[in-house]
Amino acid sequence: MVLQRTSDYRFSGYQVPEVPRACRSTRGRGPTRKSGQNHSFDILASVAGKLLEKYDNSLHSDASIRKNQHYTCDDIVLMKEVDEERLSNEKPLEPGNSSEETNEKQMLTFEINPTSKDLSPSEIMNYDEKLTILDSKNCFGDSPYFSDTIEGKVQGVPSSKLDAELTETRSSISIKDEIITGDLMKLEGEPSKSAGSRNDDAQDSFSKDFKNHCPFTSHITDEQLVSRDDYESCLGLPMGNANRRIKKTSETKDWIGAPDVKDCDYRRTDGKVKEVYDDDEKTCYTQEKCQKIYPFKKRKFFYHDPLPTSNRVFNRDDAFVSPDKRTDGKCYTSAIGVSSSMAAQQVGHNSNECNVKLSIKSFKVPELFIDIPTNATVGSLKRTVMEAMTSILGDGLHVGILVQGKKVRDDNKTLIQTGISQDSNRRSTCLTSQQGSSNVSLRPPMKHLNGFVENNVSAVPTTLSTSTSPESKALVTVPEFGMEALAVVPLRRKLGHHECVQRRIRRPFTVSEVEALVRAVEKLGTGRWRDVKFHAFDNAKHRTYVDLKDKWKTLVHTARISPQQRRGEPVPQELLDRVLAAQAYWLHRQSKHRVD
DNA sequence: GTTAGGG
DNA sequence: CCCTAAC
Repeated sequence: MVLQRTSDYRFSGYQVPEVPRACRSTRGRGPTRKSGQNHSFDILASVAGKLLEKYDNSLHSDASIRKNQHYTCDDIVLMKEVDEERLSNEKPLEPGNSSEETNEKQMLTFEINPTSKDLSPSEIMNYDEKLTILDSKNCFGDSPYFSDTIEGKVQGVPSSKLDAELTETRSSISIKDEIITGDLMKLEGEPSKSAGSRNDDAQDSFSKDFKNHCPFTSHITDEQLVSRDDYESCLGLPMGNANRRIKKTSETKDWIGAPDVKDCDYRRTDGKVKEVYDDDEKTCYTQEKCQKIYPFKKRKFFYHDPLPTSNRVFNRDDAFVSPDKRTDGKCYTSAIGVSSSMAAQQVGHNSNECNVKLSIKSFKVPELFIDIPTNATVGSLKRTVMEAMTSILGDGLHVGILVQGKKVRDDNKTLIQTGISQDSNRRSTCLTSQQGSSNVSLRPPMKHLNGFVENNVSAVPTTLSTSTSPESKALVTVPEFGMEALAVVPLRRKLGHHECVQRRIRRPFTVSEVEALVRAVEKLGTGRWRDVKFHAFDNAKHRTYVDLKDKWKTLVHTARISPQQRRGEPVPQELLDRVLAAQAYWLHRQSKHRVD
């Protein structure tokens, strides 16, 4: 069979396999598909084996792991600690920057454990609950420097570098125990909650049918498709039922990064995993996507239409850690001041409202202050915090509120009712009201409103401090936000950066990824990007189905132009031929179905 | 939330 | 990659 690199490939001798209508998508503008459809996992499974090989053979070289600073599920346990010094001094991460470094300290050993046990990610990881403590000495004030707290380091960083600093902001995660045993990923043959539901015998048979009938793909074996020893590619593909034993070889330290734990089903098996601060035995489960942390993704702010309130409240009653619990005795701050220019942006002042000012202090949220009326509800507070955090960390966050260790379950209660903004007569300072509104007296500094912002990595303990102590100068300088109850003002806006949304890092598809994409499209068609995503890139959080669709588009284009016109990493002609074949095939099918 | 398609 | 209309 001669491949024709044209789009009007004729399918003579090409027996079009019948696609069960049940396999058609019901979403979007594409063809419809009944719910409950399942897909096969053969692609995933085959790659999983290779991934295991990869790990077996090269885990002791972490260069690949740090490639593009992309962390996934496995990185949770594979990732090394980043030493504090490097973190503090490191320049803002750039694609590929410092990715080639190897650090002896960061080495983790990795073994295959023949016994299958599950371990929850949150149990493997011990979320670092070291909260940063407001430190008056480091609270901006007139200083042109923002106090930059990263993993226990207080670094003076020129405010002009704020943007860059954002990219360094991390939540911290620690692995406490020496040995963690359990499944890293659970996959093949066992439909996961996200992808597994799409498994479908009919689709499988169709897939085989397609392979059998498609002259361009029938000779392609799974092995070939996964033969690339490319970590990036592997990231996107679930692994088999490998059970591994991870042993940290270095002393437990905090490390930062953005491990991706979604879909990793871990269970505690031996009780060896302990909380870093061991404040309680409760676990905060995680979800969502690693890229929420890195590459740092900033989203637009939503000044209306708040995100749905999460009903989840995480059971961590002792999130706040006083300064003396810090291992080095230093004080830290992560509450970031608001420049005076910010005041100019404040609008709409309602003298009838008492506001309580909140800032997140457990980790650096440089441009975030929250101003919310005391008669606002807990739910609105959660939404506000979540929106704010979402704008910085990306979505997938969840916010819970604790007041003095007690969970606030009723989202309908007001802040006053929950005690968040009471104690007006303590030594608190009147922070608000520069325009004569009722001075809001807030609680003493140590009476914190603790909250959590959960992302995929960990339930990052977040202290929403209503502190009005002298240390909280930064807060004091925050003018009233007026009646925009849910106003969250990003500092960046006031710094003249009108571009609040940072473009994602460009991550060219590797050949391996292209292979996986081609294979998935051959199997599923060109109008089912969500399914393609689930099948071939389920764990590649940085590849959305839109990305895959776009990549397919460019692949088709690339295949149609002359090799001389092509740029970037060359895609094997064989793959491009398959692209054209599959594209033509599926277009042909679609048009045929339209006629039918 | 997905898909399709322009930018 | 981004954006967004259309679904």
